[in-house]
Amino acid sequence: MVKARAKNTPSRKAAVAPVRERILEVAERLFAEHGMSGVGLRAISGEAKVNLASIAYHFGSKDGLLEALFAQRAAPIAEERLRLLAACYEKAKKPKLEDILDAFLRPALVLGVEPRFGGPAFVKLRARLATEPEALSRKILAKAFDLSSRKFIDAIAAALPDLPRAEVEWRFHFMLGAMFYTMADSGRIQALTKGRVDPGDVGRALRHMIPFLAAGFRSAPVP
Amino acid sequence: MVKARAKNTPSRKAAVAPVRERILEVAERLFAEHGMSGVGLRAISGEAKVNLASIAYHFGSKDGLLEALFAQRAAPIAEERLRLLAACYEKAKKPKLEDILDAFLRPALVLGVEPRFGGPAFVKLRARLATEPEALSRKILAKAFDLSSRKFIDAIAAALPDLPRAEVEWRFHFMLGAMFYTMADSGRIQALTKGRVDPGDVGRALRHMIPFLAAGFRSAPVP
DNA sequence: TTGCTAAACAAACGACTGTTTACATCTGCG
DNA sequence: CGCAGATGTAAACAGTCGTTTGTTTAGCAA
Repeated sequence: MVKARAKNTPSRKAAVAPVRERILEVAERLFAEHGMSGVGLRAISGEAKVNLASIAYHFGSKDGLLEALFAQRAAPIAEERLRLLAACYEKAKKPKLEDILDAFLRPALVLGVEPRFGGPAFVKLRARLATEPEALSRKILAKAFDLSSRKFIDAIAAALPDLPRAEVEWRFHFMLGAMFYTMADSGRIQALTKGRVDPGDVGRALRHMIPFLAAGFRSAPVP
Repeated sequence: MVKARAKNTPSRKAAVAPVRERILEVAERLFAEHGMSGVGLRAISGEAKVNLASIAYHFGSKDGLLEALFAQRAAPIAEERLRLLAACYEKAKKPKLEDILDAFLRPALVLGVEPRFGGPAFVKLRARLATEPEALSRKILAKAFDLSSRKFIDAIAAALPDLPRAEVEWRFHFMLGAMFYTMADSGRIQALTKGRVDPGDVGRALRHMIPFLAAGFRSAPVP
């Protein structure tokens, strides 16, 4: 069982080494649950059954681990978003607002239940980082999602030609809030409703979220 | 200079001791900026110019410090909310939805700029805790805001008699998201709009937020 | 004055932090 | 084979963590 039949690019750490993946997987979950500073490297190395020094070896530092995590997980989301947005414009010259919002929100939410995008913990981690003022978090999120966010602001503005740009941007901000809070799945609304409302049910969440946001977007701008 | 002319209730820590306040003030700011686990008690005691052991003496533990912080800061918000809601019902038998939303959102946002409610850092701290899955955070938030939240869900449902209860609850959840994200002031929307949109401007934020949410609340329920 | 107690203090507790070092092991290529 | 480079590992690094300890100060009551 010669499993080490890997690494065809001798340059640097291009191997499929399961160690890397195992670290990323565990780190994703623990970071999401306890926050960056709430988890020690020993907890990660322990649970991933990996030597402590391996983390520094593969990722350089704890921050490097977070950056690598995002570099791997975030790109597919941003790409899927742009792909779905392009699909909107293929189907109609002026896509419906609801379809644009769907293209933006769906990739962010469904990857929690579609394992092909990675562990379901990433969506929580992202929501968590979104409310952190730490410089590193902001830099990472900006790098991963600025481009797709800008394109969607443009697309929404084009779908609502009578709405001032600033109004579109404010409402985009509110949409981000609703999205992140749904992603965070804080348990708050479950507690308030005895479990009747569950943000973890992403299909249902999207079905309620998109009409709600679309109505908000379409309302008259503030004077 | 006998400044220690305090403490008339010999029971327990009823003195006005500025130490307690200084600790709370600093902890509020540092917790908001770096998160619970991102700040050490030494950083707090150092910046508050207080002995390290004083924190344990006054608050029992680090968790106790957070609980004390919320016990002091959160109550005024919840009370102000209910006060404003009651004022709505005094002015009109069936208050406008916008007024209800204003009564809910305004106390949460303005206390960042009205020092009578405490330091402006508390609003960020609250937003941060809202996305944390830690059991302690959830317990603290629930204890502080469950009652007022339920009352507002009822009030919104009464203002929108045609909307199914579950739909109201979903939309309340989305409102919480928009509110918390505005409170967190993550800098994301500023970066995306070159500073044109600034959630830190709470007056403007409310002016854009309430019509947006009201339109969402009033839209037809999902089939 | 003598107790009593809240408050403040320095110092230390053991455990844990991220990172680095030095050394072992394994791999594929010349 | 032999050696270079990638990978894995144990141990130690210098700090920081939250908490506890024992002691001292200060003000009030009897």
